[in-house]
Parts: sequence; C-alpha cells; structure tokens
Amino acid sequence: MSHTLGARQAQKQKTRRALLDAALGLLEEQSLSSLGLREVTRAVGVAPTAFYRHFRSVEDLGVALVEEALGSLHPMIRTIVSTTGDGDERVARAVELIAGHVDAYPAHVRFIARERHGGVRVVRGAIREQLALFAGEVRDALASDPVSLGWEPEDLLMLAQLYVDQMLVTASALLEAVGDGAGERERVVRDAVRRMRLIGIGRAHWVGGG
Amino acid sequence: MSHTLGARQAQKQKTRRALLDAALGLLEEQSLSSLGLREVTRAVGVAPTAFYRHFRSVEDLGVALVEEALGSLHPMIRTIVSTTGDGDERVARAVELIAGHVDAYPAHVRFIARERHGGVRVVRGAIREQLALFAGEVRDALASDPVSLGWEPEDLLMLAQLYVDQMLVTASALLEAVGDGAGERERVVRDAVRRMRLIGIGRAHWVGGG
DNA sequence: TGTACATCAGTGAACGCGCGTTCACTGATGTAC
DNA sequence: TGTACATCAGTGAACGCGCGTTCACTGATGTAC
Repeated sequence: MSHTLGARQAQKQKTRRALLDAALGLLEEQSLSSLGLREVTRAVGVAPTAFYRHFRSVEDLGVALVEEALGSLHPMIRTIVSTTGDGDERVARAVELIAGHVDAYPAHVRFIARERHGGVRVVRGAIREQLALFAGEVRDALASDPVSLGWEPEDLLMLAQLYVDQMLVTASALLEAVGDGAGERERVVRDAVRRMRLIGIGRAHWVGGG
Repeated sequence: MSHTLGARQAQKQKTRRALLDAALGLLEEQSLSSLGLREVTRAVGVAPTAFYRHFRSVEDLGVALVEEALGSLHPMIRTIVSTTGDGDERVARAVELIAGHVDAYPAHVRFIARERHGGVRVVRGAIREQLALFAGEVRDALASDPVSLGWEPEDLLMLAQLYVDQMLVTASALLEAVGDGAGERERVVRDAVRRMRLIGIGRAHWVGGG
C-alpha cells in the first residue's frame, strides 16, 4: 500500500492533501453547497484548473472528506464497544474518547455535523451510508453482550442507532462549547455522560414487545 | 393585531409571504449559505431590488424563517407535554403529533434540520435560542410530574433536551422517509416510538448522583 | 365628496466582480532501450 | 550511464454568466383639509 511513491505521485498527493485541508478550513464558516472551487485553489496557492487534476467537482471533494472524516472514526468506535467495565465506567470512557476525537479533528467533526443534513445530496448519502455501517458495528457488539438476551434484532439496531446519534450530538455539542471556556466544556461532558447513563438504564430495564 | 390592513400593507405582506415561500422551496435542494437573493426574487416574479423592501439580506430572511418554523412548534409542544395517559400512550401520541407536523410543514422541518448546524451563524443562533425555549417548556412540564420527585434541576433539563433532540431526530427521519413509501414511513414511526419508550424507561428508573 | 400633496412598494438600467469551465501550453518526472 | 520519447501535474489566458448592490424612477395608495 505505502511502498515508495515516485516524486510525481508524492507531489500530487501533497497537493490533494492541501486542497482537502484548505476546504476543511473554509467549511468552518460556510457549508459545502456554497464552497467555490476557486476559493479552495486560492487558499492553497495553485491555479483554479489544478483542481480538476484531483476532483471532478466540489461535491466530489465533499465525498472524499466524508470518507476521510468517518473512516477515521471506525477505530474509535471499535475501541468504545470493546471497552470492558461496568456501565458508568464505560460511559465515562466513551465520552472521553469522543471528546479526544473532537479535540484532534474539530474540522472533520464540524463538517459531518453540518453536511449530514446539508444541501448536497451525494454527500448526505455518503454520510448516511457510513453511519449505517457504524450502527451495524455497534449492534453486533451489543448482540454479543449478555444484557441483550431476549432482545429482538430490530430493537438492538434501534438502540445502536440511538448510541450513534448520541455520539454525534455529543461531538457537536463539544464543538460548540470550544469557544466558551473550560467550564462550559465540562458542563457539556457531564450532560453527555448523564444522557448516556439514562439510555443505559433504559436498556437495562427494557422489555420488548408492546 | 389583525385589524384590517390598508391595500398597500396587504400587498406588501403578500409579497413578503411569496418571498418566504419561494425561499423555503429553493432550500429543499440547497442550503441557506448558497441561496441567492436573485434566485428568490426570480422565483416570485419580482425585480431583485424588491427584496430589499422586505429583508436586509438573505441571512435576515433566514432568521425570519426560523421564527416562523419554530414559532409554529410551540403549540405542538404544549399539546404533547399536556397530554395525559400512561407512558406508552403518551409516546404514541407524541410521535403522531410530530408526524402530522412533518406532513403539514415539510419544508419548515427540513429547513430547521439543515440550518441547525448550517453555515450561517445568526441563523444557527436563532435556532439554538428557540430550541432552548422548547427545552425550558419541556423541563417545566417534567418538573410538575410526580415521576420527577427527587430529580435534580440539572438532570431535568438534560432529560428535556434529550426529548427535544429526539423530536428533531424523529422529524428529520420522517422527512427522509417521505419518498420511500408508506412501509418505510411506518418503520420510522415504530423506531421513534421505541426510542422514546426506552428513554421513558430510563427516566422511570433514574437514580441521580453518581 | 374633491383636491393637492406625501408615502413607499416595486421597477429597470447599470456597475464591477468572481464564478466554473475550456484550451493549448510547459517542463519536470518516468520509461524504454 | 546516456539518450530519446511519453506522461501528466500544474499553468495562464479567455469565455460567458449570474451575482449583490446603487440609483433615480413610477404610479398606486394614503392623508390632510
């Protein structure tokens, strides 16, 4: 996969990276459907036409950003679901992991939160697809937990989706709290922990059917 | 409030309404930060300059849409929180009310889902403000319910926010299901009911502190 | 009711500007012998 | 190692187009007497 690239390929990758990073930066203050190709190339310092050597359009770049942003989340999700310990410990660790991810990749998180319901159809579709994969992973992890004995498959998937949604809600709330000081951030974390605890309690007392 | 308007005022209101409606229509396929003033006036059939008689900018029109879209939700929220009956009945009625609102005002719902994390700061702020009002209303309703005896104020607000979030998640999921036939819609409704039930169960067994 | 004047929603021409896309190009890198 | 040719990432000029905003205007509606 990562055998030595020729100088030409290496330079091309570098420019592509620069285009993606510039776009991510510009997308902190606007949404994808208003991002211009010339804006991106101007930020990088290449000619507008260079863009076409890497992407067919800004939408295409958007799809690449989705894969990058959500691809990097898979390892984190696997870490969370494979964490051991009792309920409250697991919740605390999960929220910590999410907070760490938001600190490490704030622009990616903002991009996903913004474009999940944004104005570009193919990008919404790509995000939806990735989130469905996440929900599947979480469901499989839940299924192999003794607590889930007697749960119907549909209910397990519902719970998995609820967890994935909460992960995004938490990430997005943390992002908004970034500028508001450490106190506000602490409050958001405590709130996220309580939400997850409440869902965990609902899970522990769940009765199917109805 | 609604005493008879002069012919001039009445005509002005009509044009304003047409601008808001045209914008809502255009925003089904794009986001506010890429919506152009000329697009809106073209859709209505007035000169571009007429726009300025009603709004200072497209952002300003966006804030007006937020007030319209979320203002109309207040009565629904009051109806939901004042509904009587046991947990499962209340949940079912709440989801029905939400589904009815989505059917009645799909463009408003899409607008809020899209712009809640969208690229226009003042619009995000206006949405956040309205949602905080909703959460406050829900919290007050929860507080006056015997089930909440012993709950800390912070936990009540957390739960209220969770309910408001779920309302939006449900509305947005219903919207996505609109094109996918009645079966898919039914599935989304069942899923929403189960999510709300699970949260209700967590609420019933909640223990503060920790 | 009739008249003279004020208001103001909507018009239409004009502006400078940045957009996405096309095209033929350049020159460094890669490859075949 | 050296040479001749192919590839291809990035260039720069050019295009037609729609944008937001300004300005002086028109003519129907409103108001004062």
